[in-house]
Amino acid sequence: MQASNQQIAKILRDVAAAYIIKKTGNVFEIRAYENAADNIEHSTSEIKDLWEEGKLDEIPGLGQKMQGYLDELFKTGRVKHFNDVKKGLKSIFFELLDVPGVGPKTAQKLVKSGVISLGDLKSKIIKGDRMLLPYAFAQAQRILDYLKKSKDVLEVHSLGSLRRMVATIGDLDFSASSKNPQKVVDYFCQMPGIDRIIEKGDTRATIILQSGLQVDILVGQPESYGALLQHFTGSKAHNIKLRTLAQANGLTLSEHTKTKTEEEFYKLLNMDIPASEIREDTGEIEASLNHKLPKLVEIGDIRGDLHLHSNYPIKSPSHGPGADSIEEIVKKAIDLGYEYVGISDHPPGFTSVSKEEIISWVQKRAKVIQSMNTKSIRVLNGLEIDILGNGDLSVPDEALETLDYCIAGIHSGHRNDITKRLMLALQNPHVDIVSHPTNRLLNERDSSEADWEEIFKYCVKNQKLLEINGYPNRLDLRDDLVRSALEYGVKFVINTDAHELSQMDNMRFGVSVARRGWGEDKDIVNTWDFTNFAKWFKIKS
DNA sequence: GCCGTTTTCGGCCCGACTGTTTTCAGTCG
Repeated sequence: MQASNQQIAKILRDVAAAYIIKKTGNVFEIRAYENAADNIEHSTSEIKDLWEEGKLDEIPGLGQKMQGYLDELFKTGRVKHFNDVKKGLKSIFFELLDVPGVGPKTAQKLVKSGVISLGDLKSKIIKGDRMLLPYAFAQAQRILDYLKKSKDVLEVHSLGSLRRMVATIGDLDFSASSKNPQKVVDYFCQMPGIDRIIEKGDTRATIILQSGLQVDILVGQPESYGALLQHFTGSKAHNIKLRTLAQANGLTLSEHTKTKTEEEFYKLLNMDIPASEIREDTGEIEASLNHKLPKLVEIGDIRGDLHLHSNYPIKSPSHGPGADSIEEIVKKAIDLGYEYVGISDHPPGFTSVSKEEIISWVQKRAKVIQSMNTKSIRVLNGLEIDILGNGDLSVPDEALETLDYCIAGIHSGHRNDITKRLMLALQNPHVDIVSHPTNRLLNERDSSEADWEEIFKYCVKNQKLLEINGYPNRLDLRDDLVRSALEYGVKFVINTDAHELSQMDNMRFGVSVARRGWGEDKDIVNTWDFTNFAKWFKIKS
């Protein structure tokens, strides 16, 4: 059977809800189902794939019994035990659980009263795409600007998944420090553009903007603002682990714990403070306790951008060219403080342009790029070429060997033979980098499936790089795959894939992906000074 | 039902807001 993580999570939550209504099973057993559902929903691997590979153990909260149920589910499409537990409950009961604010008890009450029709139910379920990270940033900035204008606000921050720099954001979370929390909540609820107020209390509120965006605020006193920041940054799993740990040490931690800073909060547990990007309960708590946190790469470490598209003239471009000239791109790179910058246009389409024409186009363009070099920046000659359906490249070797570096990427046939094609492309000695390796487009196209382990091993052995692409709807290689790749020793380059000058500022989002993958500067070749960088690419200086 | 540096038995995160059952259960993050 086909089953997404979300569908499986829903199946487990339904069982938990049935237990609650039938008053069978204890509260902790129910919590175990909900916990398993949470972990499955947040897993970056497909549970079905893990099951096929016998790796269900990788998901926390799945014990022997739960794994047995999932085994039955995938093999037969049903689980007898689940059906027994759910027996006697109407299907509308389970649909009602998807309505915000409706849990098992309320749903059962509504079913019994018989006043609910499926029609009004569906209209209450808000289900939109999640926001891309840069869009969420821009929205958050406007709200921050508004909140800062209140004289009652001492400090204000955007938290939640935005502060953790997750690739897509569901709602926006803010914290504020104030001596008069109630006044700040009132002020927040008067923000222009509000459609409705969902919840409003002494210290917190939830609103929906006319755009449909949900915004939460949590306000606290300055003396416990550190705990508030920590609490509302999450993730939920990270917080639960911390509080469980606190409990074992005879402490009770919450957003009210008297700590002015997050450092103080973590200090209570003798922990170093983990960067917000890695607070996902994937080992950062243990690393914090053992004082072994990674020193994550920072935006200031970046010394160049290698994936940039210019408007250099081209006959029959294979893909969309950039909007700005090479000269303008170089100037922007200097403004960004880069030591080197690489122009990587798409080559002419090989189906309509002869091999000889492609070679002479590459040669002519090389001279233009060469002429851009100045004392303040090194300008490099690259291309982003296609990996074709059979694994061949769209540009002949005679042209590739004249480049400083070559990026190869799949731009068609995103479902076919990915492993084989990537491996064939990597075997070409001129190919240095695989661009946007999984080819996902957020909210549009899922990651391609491939044998990443095989690809990672090959990259390490043969000095090949994977790209972390900072384009807003790519953020590819994904953070979780970055982390696994780093365990094999893979090196990366973080690029923006900018098609216009302003997109060169997206580097910070590429860096955040690397950080979420626990990447350090040593792992990212474009944090290296030009001497070391050039050595890797065998570029003559 | 899960899990392990006090434990293979005996625990399991914490607190705010809503609505109504005026003292708390249900839901959420």
